[in-house]
Amino acid sequence: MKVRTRFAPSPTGYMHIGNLRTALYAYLIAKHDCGDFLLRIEDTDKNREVEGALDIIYNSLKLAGLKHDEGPDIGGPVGPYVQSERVKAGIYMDYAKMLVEKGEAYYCFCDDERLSKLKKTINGEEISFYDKHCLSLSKEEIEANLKAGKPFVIRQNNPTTGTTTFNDDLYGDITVDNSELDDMVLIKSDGYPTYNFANVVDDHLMNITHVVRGNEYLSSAPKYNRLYDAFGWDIPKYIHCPPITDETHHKLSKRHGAASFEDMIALGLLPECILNFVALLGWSPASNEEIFDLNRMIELFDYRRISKSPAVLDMTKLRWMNGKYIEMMDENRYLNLAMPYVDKVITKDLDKKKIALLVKTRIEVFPDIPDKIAFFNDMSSDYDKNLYANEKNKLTKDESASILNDVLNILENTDDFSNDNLFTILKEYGKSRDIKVGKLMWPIRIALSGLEVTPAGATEIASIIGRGETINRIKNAINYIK
RNA sequence: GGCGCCAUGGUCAAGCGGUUAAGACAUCACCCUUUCACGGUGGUAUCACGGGUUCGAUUCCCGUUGGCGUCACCA
Repeated sequence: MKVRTRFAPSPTGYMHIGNLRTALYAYLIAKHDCGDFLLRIEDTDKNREVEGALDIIYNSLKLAGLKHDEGPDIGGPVGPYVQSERVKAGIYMDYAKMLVEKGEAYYCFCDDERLSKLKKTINGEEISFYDKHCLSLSKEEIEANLKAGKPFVIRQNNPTTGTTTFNDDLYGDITVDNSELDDMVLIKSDGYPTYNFANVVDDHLMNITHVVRGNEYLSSAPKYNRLYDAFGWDIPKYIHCPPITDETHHKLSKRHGAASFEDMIALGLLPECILNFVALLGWSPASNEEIFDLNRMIELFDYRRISKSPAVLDMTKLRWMNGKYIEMMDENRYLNLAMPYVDKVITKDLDKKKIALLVKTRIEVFPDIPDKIAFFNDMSSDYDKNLYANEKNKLTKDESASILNDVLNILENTDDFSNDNLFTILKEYGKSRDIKVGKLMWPIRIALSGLEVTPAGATEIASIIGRGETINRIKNAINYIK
């Protein structure tokens, strides 16, 4: 049988990073076996609908490179792929009624007031368990209620004794007492199905072979099995994924700053890097590889190696990996992505390409660029004077001043401001005064940048900013040190 | 609170009865060096606890503890 998986997001206007990973895993499972990956939109909650949410889903998948084989936008043999459209087709109601006829489900007319009496509060959490009140309604009563237009829901009729076992490919068999199984709502009073019901019906109708979803559904999974059994359908393979958490081991939330794919993109992280990184949160390949593209992931992916315990999202490592991606990036693409950031701070007529390339191996994300290179354009006139004293080079401020004076003289007598020439003549000067290159260059670099850390050496900077500016900055420095 | 799941360094993790318990990020030291970075070398740091089973447990079983999830006409 052909492997078929699906990604079934709700249009919430937000691509949570855990969802993205779920989509990725579903995609990889399908593609590893040359199967189909479908997109289904679960918009059964009219209250939660968000405008533009669909576009975010499409854009995110596109950005991530996860191409679906069937879906609302491209169609397919088992459509429609949007649940609200399937509601209109009457699909869920028909199936729910089949269950009612079999005695596996029943109409419930309980109102909010009665329902709220069933609730109790434990540790500040509201907990409710339906008491099967409407199960005992007679056929006549039900008919009368229906005829009177009384609002109703359809509930699953679960047994109260015995046990139910379901199997997850990762977690193995999980058995629960049937007394734990609440009679969950299948069809809501507005006629829409609940997630729980729509999922089972659609996964079956769409021939899904592997259901990939978050761990939070583990508890309700036994109830799904009963639904499949009630219909007499084959139960698909379940693959429940462990959660991704923040450093406090809680679910990633909006306030974390990087809980969604969009957040991370906004931070300057590359989509392919995010995908790579997120794949490794809860899964590892049999090989020791760590950096790979989507195609390689498809080859390597074995869902049986997905871990069962939660993973903390480590921003530091994500950024490191992004830096690796930038480092490996071909020059043209790099320049295209980097230039907008270079343009932000370089307004003078400088070799921007050269400047951009200087930081290619020194940034983790593109937004790092401006801070690193702004000094080429303008340097602060108010930097830390103590930089002119450097312990490691055994350099004092006085020595710096003296070096700078000599250097100024040398530079004023040179026209060739190429990096090579500058380095050669300054090195010679150093030799004559018995100063090591590192020590000699230190004050020059400070004078030209005002920074302890720069993306280039002293002569490189000088060659980029040019003769006039170099001499200027050194003059300023000499005055500044005093 | 009931039920369920999980448990290897600070983080991601390999391991699937016998290992000097991989690797990566972070961290520290040193080397290299036209600063920083990169790179190189090395170091610190992990099997939650208690019982079993076994000749032998990180690995299997039970319990404890801890964390998480779930208990909606949300998904």
